Amino acid sequence: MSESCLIQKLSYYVKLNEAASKRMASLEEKEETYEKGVHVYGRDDRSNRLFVVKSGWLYTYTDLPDGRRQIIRIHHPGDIVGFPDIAFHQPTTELRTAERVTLCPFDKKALQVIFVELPQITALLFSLAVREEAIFIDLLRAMGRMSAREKIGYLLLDLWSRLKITNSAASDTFRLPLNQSEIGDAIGLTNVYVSKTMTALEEEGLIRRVGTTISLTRPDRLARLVDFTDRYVTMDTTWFPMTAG
Amino acid sequence: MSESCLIQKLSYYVKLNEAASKRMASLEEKEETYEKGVHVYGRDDRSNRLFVVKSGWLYTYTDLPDGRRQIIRIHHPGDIVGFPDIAFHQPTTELRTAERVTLCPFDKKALQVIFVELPQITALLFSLAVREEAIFIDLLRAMGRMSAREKIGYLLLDLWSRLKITNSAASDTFRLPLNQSEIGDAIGLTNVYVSKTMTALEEEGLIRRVGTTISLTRPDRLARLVDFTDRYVTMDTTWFPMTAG
DNA sequence: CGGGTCGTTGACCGTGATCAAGTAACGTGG
DNA sequence: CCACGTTACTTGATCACGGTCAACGACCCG
Repeated sequence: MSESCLIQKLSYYVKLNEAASKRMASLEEKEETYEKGVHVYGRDDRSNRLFVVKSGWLYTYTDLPDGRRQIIRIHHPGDIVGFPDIAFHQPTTELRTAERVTLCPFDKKALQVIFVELPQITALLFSLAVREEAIFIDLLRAMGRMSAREKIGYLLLDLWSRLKITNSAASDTFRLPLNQSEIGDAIGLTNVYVSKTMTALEEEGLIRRVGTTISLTRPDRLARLVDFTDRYVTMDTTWFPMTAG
Repeated sequence: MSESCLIQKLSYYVKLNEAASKRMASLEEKEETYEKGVHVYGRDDRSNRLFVVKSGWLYTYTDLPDGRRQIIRIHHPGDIVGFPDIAFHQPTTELRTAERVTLCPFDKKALQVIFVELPQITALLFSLAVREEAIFIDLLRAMGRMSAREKIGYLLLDLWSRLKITNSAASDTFRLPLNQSEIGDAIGLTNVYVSKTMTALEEEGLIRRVGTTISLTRPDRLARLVDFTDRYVTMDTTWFPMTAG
């Protein structure tokens, strides 16, 4: 039997004993699959579940009344989706697939069990949640104070450094299953200007594009350009409570 | 003896029994006071404490290498400052006072105690942390997709709805101890354009300014303009674990 | 072949940045 | 009490980054 998504994700950071693993596995629901470009959940739902992404890309976004759209976060396999919503009765954003996706949902109430029985997992989930916050801070900085060129560089570096963790093969090339409208919505540009800027970046030799894949030919130069900090490689787990048993 | 800052803050949301209160109080350190416009902590510090704001405004920010600045979040009395940093070994942002400020610090390690002994407080802190995330999402939307006029409207509404909670007197007027450069850095504009935009908003009759105080004369119209959702009034606490004892 | 999506390119335009000068308020020291 | 420096806000002239609109081509799939 294949391991639970969530356990797999968490044991990347801390060692789980068997009792904890069993308990965690019991909280997870049956996995669900969605096609490309479909709505998963949104502001109208009352469900309030969290999802672990098993495969595929998806993203959360919000619309303004007049149709302007802001993509908030792009989610990859291994990510936990939905933290920002658990403080409220309803989701605050829309969740949509960028391609075919498999998700492992679990109910918000499962956290209750974790908080009472598994302090170490609690600390880990807490850290994962606040790390997301730090990542939003970096994004905010890019959105507020960077040029189009820098914004695109930032987005690519962010995606790249996340994918590096799971695809440990340290390739500079990755698949980017987003169209230019989606890229623009993620960093506050129009699809037209995304096209122009990416073409310019390619002519400068900073990136290379082949179909839907992209290569960062000078990741170091790009990183210097946008003053990039990788938030994914390290996490401070030293203060976590020890496992009971 | 005056009550602990943290307990005061938390008991707004859940009822603490005496044992829990005592335990919490023991985690807090001695309060500290800082003058206007001074640095409290930043990326060079290793300390990694959290702060409850007792009085005064302050803000977290990051700089780009060339001097551009982004104010990330403005903190008011009652706020807990520092969540985004606890996942890392060092702070990710700089913390600076906007005026004279009193803070109640406590060490990140205190969370360990809470996670093990006080599941209900754990759930509450978790919710407060992820609510911050939701607020960043709203801000991101404003930064990415709104005009200068809308951005300023959004900022004012956000500040106003936060102040309404503690100053329960439902006044439309509040003190804004930030200069226009700081306002601009908070929403991605220059001080010059902040000036022009606020003058325009005033001429439209949406706001009124007297010295350092500001009045939202048409909060409803402003809220419609920016499609504003108040994230501060409600929080879902129904799923919290019951208090032990 | 036809329609749809997506990326590209060009012409034009507007929002907000930049630069600079001027004013008001305030504190400090002679 | 005035001279002076500092900080903050305002206003105007000019500029440029990125938006808007539109046309076109590549590709895919039916």
